[in-house]
Order: sequence, then structure tokens, then C-alpha cells
Amino acid sequence: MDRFPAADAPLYEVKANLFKGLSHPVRIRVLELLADTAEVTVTELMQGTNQEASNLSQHLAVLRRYNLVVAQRRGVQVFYRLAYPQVADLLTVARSLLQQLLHTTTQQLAGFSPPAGESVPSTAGAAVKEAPLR
Amino acid sequence: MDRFPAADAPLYEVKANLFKGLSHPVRIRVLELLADTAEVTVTELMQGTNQEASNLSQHLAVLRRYNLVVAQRRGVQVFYRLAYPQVADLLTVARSLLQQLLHTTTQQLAGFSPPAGESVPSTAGAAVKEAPLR
DNA sequence: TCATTACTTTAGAAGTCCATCATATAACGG
DNA sequence: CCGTTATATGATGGACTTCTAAAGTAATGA
Repeated sequence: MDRFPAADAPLYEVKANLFKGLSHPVRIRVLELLADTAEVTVTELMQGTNQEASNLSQHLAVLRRYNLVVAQRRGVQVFYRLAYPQVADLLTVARSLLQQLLHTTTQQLAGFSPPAGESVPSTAGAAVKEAPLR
Repeated sequence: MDRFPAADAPLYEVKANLFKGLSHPVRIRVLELLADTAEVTVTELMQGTNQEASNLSQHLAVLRRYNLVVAQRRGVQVFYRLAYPQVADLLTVARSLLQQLLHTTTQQLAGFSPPAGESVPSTAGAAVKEAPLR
């Protein structure tokens, strides 16, 4: 079992930052909108997320900080786009994982035993409606 | 531009939680070790991460809480494994993204202009040695 | 220059995260 | 039952995150 060399820590830190950028619902929504459309203005993102301007701006700053998006000002407007296509891939995989998770959770609530392990089923599935998944 | 229906919020919350589980270097390392080996004991994870027992335990609790791993006790030992294969996929995509990011960053430091946008290049690349990527 | 639009940053409160230290719990053999 | 091993949980302080409201900055046309 190889150890965790301290030399790798910065790389893991950068990777963790990528996931940090994705770890808020509004920011996921923003990235999904950007995955759908090449570039989007802040105003459009405000509408697509239902967030107030300053809140959204701070979320966008996080996404910029962690290299998930790039911004370009053209006149009065600022356009955002995904920094790398792999960001969209992360969303796609997460979607698939979520579907599995929901499936597993509903199975458990229906009385079927968990696949393996003794993990306690999450209650997230119970609170989650079968809304259309992206 | 479709809005962010409140009905979807719980689903986004669950998705955000998945990413939250991934947003710490030690937890990434744990998941990578689990992606390599079907199941691993806590002791082995302690060695592979260089973390003290209670710190690791708290990280493992986060991974359990967000449905990224499952635990199974057998006698004195507890074995951990990935809850879904898509977790490994997330790590794979992130690795590819990181490689792109590092490449972009080193290009910028070498004096080439950023691909698009006016985003400020991260200083992460400068701090990051070209250690072997997983 | 001024007013307006679009967007960002600041400040503060409340909540969350993380590492460390201490303690608790589960399993097992003597 | 007791001692030991393996692992989990609790408490705490400091750092970080998120939302709201206010203020600041950039661009533009009159």
C-alpha cells in the first residue's frame, strides 16, 4: 500500500479545488447552463439560476478561481464559458452516479437489502422527488 | 433560458454533496486507493494517506454520509469500498481535466496567451511540480 | 460630465469544514 | 471479565463558505 507522498499534495489540492467549485447547487446549475450553450452572459445566468446578482457574482468568482470557467468582457457584458470540456464530462458522470444512487435508495426504501456493506441508507432519496434529471 | 425550478433543488443538493465528498485531498486519495483495490481496511487507508486515525475516520464518515463509499465490518476490521463505479469515473475525468489545466498553466507561464477570455492564470501551476499523475 | 446598465467586490452574520485531542464503541481471545 | 486491537465519535478552535445588503467598477451614450 503506497503512501501519500507529500510531494503530491499540491496536485491533490488543485484536484480538490476543482471539486470544491462543483460542490454547490447553484454552481452546478451554472456549469450545466454553460455546458448547454457555448457562452452565456451573467444576466442569462442570473435568470437560469434565480440568484441575485451579487450572490451569483461570488459563485462565478469561485468558478474562476478554481479554473472551471473563463470570463470575457465585451462592452458592458461579461460572457462566461467552461474552461475545459472535461467539466461537462464531470457533470455527465455525476448525473449517472446520481441516477444509480436514486435507484439504490428507492430500492432500499422498497424493502430490498443494500447491495453490500452495512452503510446506512441516506435519507436523501426519500426527500427527493423524481424530477426530470438533466 | 430556463429557470432553476425550486422543485429541482433537492436533486442539485444531492449532486453537490457528491462533489463535496470529493473536495478534500485526503478524501480524493482514499477514493483513488479504493478505485485501485476492491476493498481496503481502515488501517491500509491510514497508511496510504498518512493520516492519523481519528482524522481519517472523520473523512470516511463524510464519504459514507455522501454515499461515495460503503463500509462493512468483519470482526475487528472494517472494509471500505466504492459505492458506485461512477466514483472512479469522476476521478478519471478529474485527472484528465487536471492534466489539461496543468498544460494550460505551463503554457501561460511560458508566455503564451490564454486560449480565450481574460481569466487570470492560476498560480497553482507554478506551485505544482510535475509529479506523476494518477 | 452624467446617468444608466452590467457586473464585481466588500462587509457582516450565520453556518460549515477541518485538524487535533480526548473519549467511546465493537470485536475478540485468554 | 479484562486487556488489546481496530475504528468511530465528541469537543473545540480557527479557517472557510454562503447569503444579503451596500458600495464600487467598467462600459456606453447623450
